[in-house]
Amino acid sequence: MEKDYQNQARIFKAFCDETRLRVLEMLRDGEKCACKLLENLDCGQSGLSYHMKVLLESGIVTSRQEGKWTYYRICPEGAPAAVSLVQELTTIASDAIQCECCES
Amino acid sequence: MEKDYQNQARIFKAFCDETRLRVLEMLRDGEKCACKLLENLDCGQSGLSYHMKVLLESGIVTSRQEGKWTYYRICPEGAPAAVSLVQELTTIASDAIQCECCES
DNA sequence: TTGCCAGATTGACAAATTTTGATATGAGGT
DNA sequence: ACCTCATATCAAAATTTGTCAATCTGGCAA
Repeated sequence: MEKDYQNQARIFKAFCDETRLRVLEMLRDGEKCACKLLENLDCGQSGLSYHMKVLLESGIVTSRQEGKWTYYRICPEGAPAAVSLVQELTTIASDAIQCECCES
Repeated sequence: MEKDYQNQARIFKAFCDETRLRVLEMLRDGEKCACKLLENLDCGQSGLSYHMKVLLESGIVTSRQEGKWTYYRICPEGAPAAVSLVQELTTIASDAIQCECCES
């Protein structure tokens, strides 16, 4: 079973850009449509669209169409999954041992 | 109080690259020296050095010198801090409301 | 159908990140 | 002091990301 590093990396890309962090901050207050997000950001329409795509691909955010509007919100499944993943990635194994490769 | 988005982003850069994810995976099993890490990676010595710097700057990893060797391990303070941060960044506010900007 | 509006997509460019190879630094050992 | 080994640093090239402007698409209403 090969680990899918690219896939894990994709999740965290969500948090690696100022615009996306600002979007997440806004979405914490509830679902927002693209135009509302755009109002409070310093980027163009296509720029927002690009960042929302990255957020969707990370699984941290989901979207929903309503007529010609798109509403975004923090994904109730993806977000906790990301939390567990960082936890997993940074938890030291209980049977962790010292590196013994460079004895003098 | 301006949010330090760049600082938050720097933390998650640690998880956005395959080589760094591999390193973290190895460090979960305990402290390792650079040469040991290098053995199991597909990158050059200077490349590893670069990635370790990114990991150190994220606060997820710390290092220690011993003679001419450098030992790396998951940082017992930084790692849980990252977990809390993702949690914080993705938790929907209790008083979250629907976006009311696009009523038809 | 036509026209308009919200967003998505595309392509060109700029900026940031990653890789690579060469060189520098600094700890030991002789 | 000199040599060697482990790792860091630097600079150039390669790759990836992000931005911007223009264009496309799909929903709605007239």
